[in-house]
Amino acid sequence: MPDEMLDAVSNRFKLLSEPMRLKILRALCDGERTVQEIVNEVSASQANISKHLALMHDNGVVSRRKEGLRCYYRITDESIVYACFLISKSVVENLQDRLSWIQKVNNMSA
Amino acid sequence: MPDEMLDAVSNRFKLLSEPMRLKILRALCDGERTVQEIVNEVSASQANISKHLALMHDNGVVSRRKEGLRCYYRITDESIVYACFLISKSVVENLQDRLSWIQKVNNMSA
DNA sequence: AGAATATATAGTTATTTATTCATATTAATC
DNA sequence: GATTAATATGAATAAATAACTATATATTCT
Repeated sequence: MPDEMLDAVSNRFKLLSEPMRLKILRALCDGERTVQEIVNEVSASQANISKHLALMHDNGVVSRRKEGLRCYYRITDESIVYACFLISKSVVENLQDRLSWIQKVNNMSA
Repeated sequence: MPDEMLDAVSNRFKLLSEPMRLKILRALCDGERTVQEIVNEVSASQANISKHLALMHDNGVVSRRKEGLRCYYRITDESIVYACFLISKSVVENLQDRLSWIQKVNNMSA
């Protein structure tokens, strides 16, 4: 994989590296939501949510549809959700490995 | 998924959100490498590479094995590589979508 | 022991960016 | 047209961190 591609990939990872944005994506998992609905579900300021949504929209992670005053956001590509799932699985396994290691050490000293 | 888990996941994404670290992981894709080998393959200072490796090691992304003066690093869990692949696929598709959109607009104005 | 090599760490700087507050824009209602 | 509601944006601030320089810590060899 060439360097420019790595930059693009790292950029995408960076988008997913903020807890607030992951919370927003979690709120969008079941389908589209208005900004206000997201603000309510995630507890954060409207300005903050709006900026995160704008950033994710600029990067194509999220799509939007305006309807009167409301703006409905949705996840553009479900594969992102799957990637989150993969990573979380990896993180959990990682934690479990370390935990079992600690327990092994504890048993040795007991 | 609870908030604490989201924090852990975002932290893992953050690790993958630096081009330099992705380059290091790319260098480790074919198997373990010494720090020097990585420094040579990725062009960066030894101190820089060492810090990135330490960070990834602290987070369990990478494992190490000392042999005399050398220290061999390797990817702990291959699923990370797969996640990178997934994300890159998503990024590429995204770019293609936008490109075709732009071309459509160009054709309309032509 | 001392020199040489491989790797790690401390301190510093510069840059990025998440958040907040205030305000602007856009659309609906009276 | 004025008012209200939903969302977006600009400026300012604070926190995180990547990269650099210099130095420290092993480890091997003579």
